Amino acid sequence: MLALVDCNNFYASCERLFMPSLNRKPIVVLSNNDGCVVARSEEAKKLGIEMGALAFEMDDFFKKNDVAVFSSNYTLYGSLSNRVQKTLANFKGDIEIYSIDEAFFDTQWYHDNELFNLGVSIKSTIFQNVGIPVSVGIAPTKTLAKMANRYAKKENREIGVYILDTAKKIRDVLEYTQIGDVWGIGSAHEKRLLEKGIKTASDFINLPDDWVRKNMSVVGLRMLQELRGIPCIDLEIEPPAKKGICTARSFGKLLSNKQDLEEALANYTHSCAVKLRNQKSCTTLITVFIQTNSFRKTDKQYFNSISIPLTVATNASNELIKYANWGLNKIYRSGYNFKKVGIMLTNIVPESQIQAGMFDTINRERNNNLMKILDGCNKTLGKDLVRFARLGYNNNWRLKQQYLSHRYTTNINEVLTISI
DNA sequence: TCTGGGGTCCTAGGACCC
DNA sequence: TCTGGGGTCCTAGGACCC
Repeated sequence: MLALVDCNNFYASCERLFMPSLNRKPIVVLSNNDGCVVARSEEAKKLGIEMGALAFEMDDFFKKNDVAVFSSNYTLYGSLSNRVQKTLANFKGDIEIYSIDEAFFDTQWYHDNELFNLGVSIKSTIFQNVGIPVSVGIAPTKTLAKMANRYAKKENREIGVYILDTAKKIRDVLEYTQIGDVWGIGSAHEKRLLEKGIKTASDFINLPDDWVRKNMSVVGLRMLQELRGIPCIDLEIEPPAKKGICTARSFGKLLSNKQDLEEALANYTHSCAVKLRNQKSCTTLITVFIQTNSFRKTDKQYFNSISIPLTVATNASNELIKYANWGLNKIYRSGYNFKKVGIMLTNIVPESQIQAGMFDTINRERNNNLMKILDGCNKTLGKDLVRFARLGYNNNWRLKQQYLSHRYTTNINEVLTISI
């Protein structure tokens, strides 16, 4: 059996943790640039606030209903996510970190009659140690564990643990779950299945295999098997190295000045390079792209991208920034209001397998040592202490984060203060 | 009129996830 | 004024090979 441990309204719960006055109050967390709603507390959901609702349209509603509004604070959420994972890791059994707020857990070390207590214990230990509420779903496959978890959240909230350990319980939950709420069914498949009269997961598992294969590919077929209780998706204990790394952000305001774009791109490139070095990989293909705001119909529109193949794979920030900047200069045009710049690193290879270039003029050993020292300093002395000049200080491209909370757990200047 | 057959590799696009 | 960001997997179709 597999357990899915999922944090309840994770971002909202993180914000609430350091502001207990917000207990039982509606909370929303906004996307980058405070654009739209990406997370809601239960109270906010009850007020009818939709996922993706535009923040500027909701302003009055938020004020009227005393809704606490936050900008996304990924430093805080990432840090609390780590604490949740560490607490879960203290239980005996393999873990797959599935996302910032979810993990699968292999329960093979526990007897069937211990599973309920296990679920309750996971839930209460995480709450005790970290303060984040979670729900636990336990079932024979990942897809069913997802479903069990959802059921625990919706229908069994007080306990927050649900186990699909009998054929009858599985049947009932399959009937309970609308087809669009099945893990792996997105809007496109939902539409097609509804047209065919398939309303619930229970309807779905009775479809013929070849129809599913034909219309939903092997992905659909796997889903079908998983829902029938046959595991097809393995637990991934070691996260595989990423095949592509991308950083792209909309700016806090529109920019037309090339220097601003260059500074933003240098920062995104450096951030990609750090991720690359963390997973001990190098890239051989850089793609840089820029775009205007396509929502502004009155603006002149421009989108362009350029791919730059490298003869020798690298993960050095300074080198990548140089190439990226060259690419940006190729595709930049003056006279446009730019909304976003981004960089993608693909054709990723392990650090240990790079091929030397015959005409390579870069002193790679020296550069690698420089990166090691830079990463080491930034890790021990705080993020971004040692910087490249190119990363700049103009910051015109920075995100709009009007409602940002403190980085309570990672920055000594922002820890919670209590007056007694 | 009629245009082989069987592979591989790459890319773009679509589907999905949180 | 305002519309998120970062990933994965699969398939079809074109290019290219002998």
